[in-house]
Amino acid sequence: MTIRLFNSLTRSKEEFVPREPGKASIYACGPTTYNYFHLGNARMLVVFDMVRRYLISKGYDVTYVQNFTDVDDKIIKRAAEEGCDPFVLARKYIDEYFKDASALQILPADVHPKATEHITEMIDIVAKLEEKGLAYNIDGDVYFAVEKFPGYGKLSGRSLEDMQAGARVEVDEKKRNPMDFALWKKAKKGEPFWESPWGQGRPGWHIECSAMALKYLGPGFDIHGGGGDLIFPHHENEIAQSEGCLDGEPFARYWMHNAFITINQEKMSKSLGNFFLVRDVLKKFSGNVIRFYLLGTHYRSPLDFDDEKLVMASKGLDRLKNSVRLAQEALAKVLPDEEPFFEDDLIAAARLARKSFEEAMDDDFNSAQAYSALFDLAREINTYLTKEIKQPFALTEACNTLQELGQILGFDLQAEDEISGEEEGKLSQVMDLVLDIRKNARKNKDWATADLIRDRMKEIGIVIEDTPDGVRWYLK
RNA sequence: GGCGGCAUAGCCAAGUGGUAAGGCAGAGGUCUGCAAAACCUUUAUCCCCCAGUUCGAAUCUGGGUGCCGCCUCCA
Repeated sequence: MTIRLFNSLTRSKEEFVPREPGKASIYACGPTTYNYFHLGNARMLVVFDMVRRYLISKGYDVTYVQNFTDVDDKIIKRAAEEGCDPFVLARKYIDEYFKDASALQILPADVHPKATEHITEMIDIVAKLEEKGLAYNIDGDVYFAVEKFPGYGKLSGRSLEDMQAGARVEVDEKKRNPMDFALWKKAKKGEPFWESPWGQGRPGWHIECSAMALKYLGPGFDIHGGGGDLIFPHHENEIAQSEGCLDGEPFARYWMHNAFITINQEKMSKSLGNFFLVRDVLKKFSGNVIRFYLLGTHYRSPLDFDDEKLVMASKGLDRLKNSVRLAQEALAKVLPDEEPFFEDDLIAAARLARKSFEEAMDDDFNSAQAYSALFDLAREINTYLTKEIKQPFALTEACNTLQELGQILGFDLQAEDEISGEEEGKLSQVMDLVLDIRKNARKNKDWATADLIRDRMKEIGIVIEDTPDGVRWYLK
């Protein structure tokens, strides 16, 4: 089965044919590190992490590159406000990035290049563009001449005339064309700078991605991803710069852009100030839940945010996890059968789930639709568990399939198990005691005590459930 | 002004020509001391409105209405 994905460049779904068979190269525009990342950033990160995981699950040898913009106006400004060194500030938020990313089950990229570590490569590109007449230096500022690049506007679907007609930008008198953009910025007083052929300065924003993508993935790499607001000007400019110095080769083959998260139907953004930091949302909901919420909508559809949506996501995820837990509980009670297994409905259901899941994901990474395969399988497992005859083999197969498919989307469906080792042993002993006391209470029909124990334990995060076969407990 | 997107049940959300996935919530039932979990049944004669194309449209075309995004830093 081949993957079809929506290419922003052609505005249509295309079959994914990688540059090299069996391999996939992805470059994702990561965050500018001047703060903890917010839910909007999280959506982009989770979406491309999901794309990466799915490609890996399909057998591709994936190289995933995600940059950190660690020098730019906002970082400098923020550092000045806090009275610290911009590099120290950027470094701090890069470290913090990995904490939140890990909570959201976002795997580290194969390469996490930083802009400040690729100044030489950027200077090389700017120099080459200048040499080719696509860039010009004015008093230490180097601009890209958009008129000299015929394909300018092909990604965002607009012509230079359109853009100038609607330009709200304050025209920089130095530019030859108002749409020309900075490749290299002359250093201002107190700002960090590097030596260059044009004097002391720092790179423009767009050039870093060109330099790093070309360095680690080379021309014509497979997928370039990012948030939809990067289409213009950032990605448009990346294409211009990169292809401007590439002699006819394409920069990236497929462009993928995720839609935004909105708050009350309005875009969540740093400039509007209506953003939620992942760090804060994690205080109320687990990373797994946030991720489940984020992937519950197709990546190209807008996604509105409020706590209620996370509560819904949390309950849905619980359903999946309950199913895995119940299956494992049942498996623990029966001995593995030594009889040869036979085809039964559950085995068929597991196969069907895998197939439906793959069909959904092959179609432009439709994770929302893939969810239904997960839920369908969970129901099949649960129903199977109510039956008299249970094949351990079938149950194992179905449970493994459910967990495996969940894992492809980055969900850990294994029950929470934060306590380990020695402490777990102690907890078990305490629980044995507590449940023993409760059992006695129930025996004496002392429902008040029995219910009090159950309620209080639930508040602590330990769920107690009575079943016909006895009591069960688990951490939540 | 230019370019683009979206509108599906109480809520969330798939589906892009063949007669409405899935989740949450709700209702009834089974189980239970009660609960929880789970299971079974049930919940959109209809997909913003109006025309049109078609044997057939939520899905295509045209026209409305509403909402949103990009065109400036933003995932």
